[in-house]
Amino acid sequence: MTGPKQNVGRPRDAQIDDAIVRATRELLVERGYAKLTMDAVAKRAGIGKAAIYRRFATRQEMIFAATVHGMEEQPPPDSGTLRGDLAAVCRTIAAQLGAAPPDVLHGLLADIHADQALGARFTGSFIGREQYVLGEVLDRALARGELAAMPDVRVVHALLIGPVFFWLLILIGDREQVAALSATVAESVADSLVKG
Amino acid sequence: MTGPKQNVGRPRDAQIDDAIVRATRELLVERGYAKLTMDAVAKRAGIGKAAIYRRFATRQEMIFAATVHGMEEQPPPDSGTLRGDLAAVCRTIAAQLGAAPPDVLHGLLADIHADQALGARFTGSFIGREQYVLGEVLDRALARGELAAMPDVRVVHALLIGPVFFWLLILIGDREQVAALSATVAESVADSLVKG
DNA sequence: CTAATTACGGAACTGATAGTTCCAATACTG
DNA sequence: CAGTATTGGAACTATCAGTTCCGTAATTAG
Repeated sequence: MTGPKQNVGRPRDAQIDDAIVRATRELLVERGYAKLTMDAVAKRAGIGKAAIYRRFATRQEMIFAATVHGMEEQPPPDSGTLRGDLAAVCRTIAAQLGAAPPDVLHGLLADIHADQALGARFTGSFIGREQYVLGEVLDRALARGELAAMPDVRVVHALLIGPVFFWLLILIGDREQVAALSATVAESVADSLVKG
Repeated sequence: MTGPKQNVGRPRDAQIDDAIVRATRELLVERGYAKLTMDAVAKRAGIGKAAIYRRFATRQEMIFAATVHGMEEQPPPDSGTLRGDLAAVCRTIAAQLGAAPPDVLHGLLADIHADQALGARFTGSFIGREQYVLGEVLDRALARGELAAMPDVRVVHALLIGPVFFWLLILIGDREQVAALSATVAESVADSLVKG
């Protein structure tokens, strides 16, 4: 980020940052990912396009910031069982995923994986955070004696979140059923892990 | 498809159909989904752009045809157990998914879900086929007496394929580990289903 | 054989849109 | 005040999907 010198010149208007994020989110829902144009965001936000490009290098960066930003997932409160903790994590992530229309999620993922650097940032921040949370949950289970050894967190991640992800993004299944699916998955994964 | 009258005029050159598909697949691997241009496909195939648009209405249709086409998945040979059959289905689909670079899969999915009609065709042909195959496998298990009742095929689909999908597309995990993951998932799902 | 019809490569064209550049005005630091 | 970075707005460039037109070639109907 070779930006301008700090503390010199006119400061950026923080309201504009907000307006860009809000306009982007609104238009993503209203028009869909593919039909979101930079001109439309600028117009909706009541600003010039230059103000956007002073903050984000590309359209992809802008959308990334407007959607994935501020997702600081926390480990769930200790439910007393691995199954309960896994279900809580699963529900939280399912709710986040379910909040956006499928076409937005697919568009975002496509843009993220079309760019090496953006992909690395996504993996490091979002995916890494989820795996940290899962690691905490698994540590608790180890401390309780539910587990004999620490499993591969990435595998647990895939087993737990994969089905929900697939349900929401590929099967486009009922959103109401996601809670039930989360419970089913958590039970299945917990059984599988405890068994060995 | 209100095409031209059949049996009149110069027939289409079947070699061109091939050349388009081949050029598209090559360029997807070489340049990635986002950087695939119609001009590049035409040039690589040694044809004019008009010949492409006489066959496909849009870039999305062309890529869809060049990638998803001819995926006539068959039910696996009866392995004697639900677990074995599920593992076979899972391995087959994992191999298909793993054959394309992640950015191509994400780009394709984004385009598919950006268009209502294309999404319906994808669900009907590809997803529907996978669920038909799973239905056969579950029928066998019912006939064997492994299962007491027919489960929701869509849920089984999500539980089985979701983790592999997530592993390959989101976690970008090792491709060698996919076989092991398939076995783990199949076992976990089979246990879960047999249990009730 | 002739007429009608469609396909062919190639090139020119249109329209949409990401990203850039310039402007005059404004807000901040020192 | 001098210097710098901001603002909205508008004009601009470059890329690319999709269209149109050309002269030519291949096929069927009569």
